Amino acid sequence: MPKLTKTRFAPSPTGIMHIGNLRSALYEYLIARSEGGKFLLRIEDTDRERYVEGAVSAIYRTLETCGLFHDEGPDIGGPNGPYVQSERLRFYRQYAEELVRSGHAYPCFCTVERLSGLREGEEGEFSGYDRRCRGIDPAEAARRVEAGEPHVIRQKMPLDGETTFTDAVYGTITVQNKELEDQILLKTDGYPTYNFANVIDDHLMEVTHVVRGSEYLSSTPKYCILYDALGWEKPAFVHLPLIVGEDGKKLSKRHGSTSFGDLLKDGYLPEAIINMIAFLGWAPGDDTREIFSLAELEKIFSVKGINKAPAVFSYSKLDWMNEQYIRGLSHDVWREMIRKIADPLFGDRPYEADMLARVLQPRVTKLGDIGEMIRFLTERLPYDRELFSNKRAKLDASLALDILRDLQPKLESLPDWTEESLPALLERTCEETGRKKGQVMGSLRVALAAQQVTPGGATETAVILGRSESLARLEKALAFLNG
RNA sequence: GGCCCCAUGGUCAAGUGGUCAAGACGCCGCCCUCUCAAGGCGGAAUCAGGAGUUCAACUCUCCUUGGGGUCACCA
Repeated sequence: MPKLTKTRFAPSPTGIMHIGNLRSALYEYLIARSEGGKFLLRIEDTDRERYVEGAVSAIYRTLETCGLFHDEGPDIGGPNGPYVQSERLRFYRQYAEELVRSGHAYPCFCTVERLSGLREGEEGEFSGYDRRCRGIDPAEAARRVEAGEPHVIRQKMPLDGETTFTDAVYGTITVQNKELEDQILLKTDGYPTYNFANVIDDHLMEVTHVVRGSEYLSSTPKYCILYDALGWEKPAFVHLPLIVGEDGKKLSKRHGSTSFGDLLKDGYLPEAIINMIAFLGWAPGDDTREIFSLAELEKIFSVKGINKAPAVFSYSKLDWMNEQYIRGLSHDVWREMIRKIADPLFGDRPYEADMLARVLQPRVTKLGDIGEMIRFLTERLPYDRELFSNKRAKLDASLALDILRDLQPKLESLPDWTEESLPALLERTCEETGRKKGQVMGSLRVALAAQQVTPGGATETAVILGRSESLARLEKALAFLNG
């Protein structure tokens, strides 16, 4: 009777969603889905000082954009709510009191001033709280608490022995109990610390797999002791390798440029971002493919494929992934994306969106690049004689002038301006004049674009611009070359 | 610094005692080609070092080195 797998994403609303957060959410989601289990969302808002307005809605928005739908959460409810920690204070207080009663925790009356002094005093040697209040007689402590003296509740760690737990990724880990600090469970303001709220909620919400970044690996023994003190069964621990930046340092909110929102703004598709981070620290093993939809990942994901070493986030790989997704878009969807970006740039001037989309699809890396890529279409750039020279085609400005002079009347009298008629005319011209395609097509392309490198060729450019703008540009090019 | 974790090309990685050590990104070259892409083909590039164990180590053990994480009334 294996228990139904249940994972949770438990972000704190203290800032933007960065890649590390999203990766945790993704793996938590995938572990649940791959085992037919549940995925829940819990908001950990126990830090009232770092709370950021709007952070919660950003969390919802991000999960939805990525398709990581949860089965339980503050917005949709569930059997083990509430799903916001600030609404669960009574639970934390209840269990904290129980722990004090059973001798696994104690009130501490030390001031923050004393604690910071403690930290400065014993450099390196003794780390953490010196356990001064641990020795206070319980009855005496209870009296002081009763009298309203400010205090926190601390966990009473075993002074000797060792604690061992098994992580699904990192294996068996053992630490000496004397290394463990008497950590704070309940703060002076009555709010729990993450360390405490997590254990309580994961148990109460029946979370079976605690999935989180490996930065929590070293505090996991403390949680284990807490589970034991409460007499609760421990969940499976799945610690994820960190995602680090090019500098090898943990990717954090401070890195700034690595938030999900920023990547979207740059023009990366959510699907590509998801695919990318799925492969940071995980690989399918038996499949060399790397492009997987979320639905496919749900089927093949396995904790067995999770690596231990930190993974460097590579933008060039993300670029490639994004290109793959863009190329895989249906023409209609892609054309509408292009429209949204190009319409405002072209303004009143007409353009052939269909052709523009076709030309751009194999060339765009990220949506944010498009504006610059099509600037030569949305505005007329100045000419330069050098633009017309091409060594390979044996083309130079004066030859281009001859070619364009010959082409102008032919183009003007072309009955229709299409992707069939234009190349037909140009090829005919090549045959008649004995000139190479590179010379004829190249000349026209540069005349229309006023730019040496363009996405698409002469006919594509002409079609996108339309007859009137194309002929106007040709006129300008001739005037320039003549002058 | 104490404690914990990690270590295959520049990056992501497959591998689990016997392989010519997959694949992908990036890079280089060739083909295609009106430019640039896309596409096709090919190439360079990796088991951090040292001791063991073994007939045999990328695979197991230990040490060294390197990297990371953590030591808050933050999560």
